[in-house]
Amino acid sequence: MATGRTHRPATRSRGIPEATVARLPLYLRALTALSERSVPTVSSEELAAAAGVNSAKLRKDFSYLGSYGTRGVGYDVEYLVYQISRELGLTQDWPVVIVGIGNLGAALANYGGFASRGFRVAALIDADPAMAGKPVAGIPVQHSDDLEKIIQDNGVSIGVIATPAGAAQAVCERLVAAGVTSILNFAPTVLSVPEGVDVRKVDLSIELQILAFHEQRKAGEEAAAASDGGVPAAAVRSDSTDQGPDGDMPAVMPA
Amino acid sequence: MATGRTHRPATRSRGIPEATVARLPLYLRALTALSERSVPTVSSEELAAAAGVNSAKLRKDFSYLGSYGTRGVGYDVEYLVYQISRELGLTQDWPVVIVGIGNLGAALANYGGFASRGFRVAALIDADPAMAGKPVAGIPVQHSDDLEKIIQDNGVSIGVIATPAGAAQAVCERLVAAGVTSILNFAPTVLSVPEGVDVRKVDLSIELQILAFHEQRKAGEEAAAASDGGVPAAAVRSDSTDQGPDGDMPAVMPA
DNA sequence: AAATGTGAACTTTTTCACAGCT
DNA sequence: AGCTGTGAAAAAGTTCACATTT
Repeated sequence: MATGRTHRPATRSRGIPEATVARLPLYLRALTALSERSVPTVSSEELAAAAGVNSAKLRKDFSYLGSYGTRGVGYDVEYLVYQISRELGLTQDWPVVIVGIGNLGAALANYGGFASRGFRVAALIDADPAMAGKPVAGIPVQHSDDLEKIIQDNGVSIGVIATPAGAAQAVCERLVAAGVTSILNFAPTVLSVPEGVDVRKVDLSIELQILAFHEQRKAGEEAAAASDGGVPAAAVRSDSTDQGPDGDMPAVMPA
Repeated sequence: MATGRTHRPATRSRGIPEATVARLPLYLRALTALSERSVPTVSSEELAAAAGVNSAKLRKDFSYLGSYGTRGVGYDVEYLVYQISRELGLTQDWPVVIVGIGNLGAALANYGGFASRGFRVAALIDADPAMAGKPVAGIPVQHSDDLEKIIQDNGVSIGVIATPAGAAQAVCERLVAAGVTSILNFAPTVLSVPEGVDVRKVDLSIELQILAFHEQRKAGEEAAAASDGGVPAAAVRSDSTDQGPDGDMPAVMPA
């Protein structure tokens, strides 16, 4: 694929920093878009803009992969797509199972970007017997009784949990026992897993709460000058949030 | 504690670190569970375990909020729930709109944890005229022509984008123009927004790619000697995976 | 002239370890 | 005796700025 070969990456020794790994998919997406438009090369500046990061960071990130750019020119798009894909392990096909085919599970099963980049939905699993056999996104739902067999038959190592919170830990344990070593958890609960198993969590409600925090802070900033007897406005800066209700606690606390 | 009249916490001045803010919802969830079981107090050790972090980190995090614990005892569950809720701005009710009522949008609308903690789905918006009026999760879908009016009438400042990638930027711009200042983006695209607008991104495919990276690394560890065509394998990474309690994942912070 | 790759400086986050309350 | 709260140390991540290469 692409470029003919450069000499070896020299020193890639130490592992790639986690923060960098987390950004590689971002770069890959931007590069894929460029590739589709047949753009042959791109500078760190342009690519960084497309990915929403700054160019120094991008160059530093790429430096952990090797020297894949050309000074004075930029990066060969196709070549970089390949290198990042390989680094992320996307040159192979990962069979994935989704457990819990409710609203969310169905949405995930239908999610296009899924299949497009290295992932294949190998099976949909649900505990509801009524769901069994029903096709979702063209794939028949299977009953969770067969979970272990499904995992093993398909050589699945990545599982997606989209069950209610109450079922998540049990599902997790069965997945792990059956051989899954990476889990993407959409259930709003902390999973405990044995050493060697990776878990990533996706949690709508947490994201909203983080937004609310910042939203609140914005609101407090404008109103900063209003009222508030007592504390001098000396350094009201970002401090605004805690000032208000602090003086006298609502009766919420028990004791 | 709870002193009637504390002299100001002295130095809480500086803003709360972003990494800490991102963990507060986690603590809050664990605390809420304890509260439901009527557990009166909890130690940093116990709470940290429930939240999946280590206790030093938790204590440091709480220290940014103030001194809400009791030495030798631990933290009063109800009191902490209140303090964290207040800090996150969850003592008020945030009206939210969801734009793009496909599979994912519907899943989000049906998501229970939504309403439970400070958020209220004020409206569902979709560009498909055929959807208009159809109830999803008990809420009638409205057409996107009325987006601006809906935002303004409901005083919405937080918007959730669950449209296809191609529509996301345009929707984003309309939301912002109408007054939204925080956006949770599920579309696999980088949104550009004016200063002062917060965007958080939730991206399934990115999460999976990060898992694939680690999965690949695990596999490579055992079979250390496979050659891949094209690019010579200089130093096969032997770097064993990070360990630690539970990676958080910052950034992606997801759904 | 243009743009990468990278030491070095700086910032943020995590972890340690223990003094100080209850 | 137990557990918080926090300085100080360590680690991770980001940004700067420029020598180097094409």
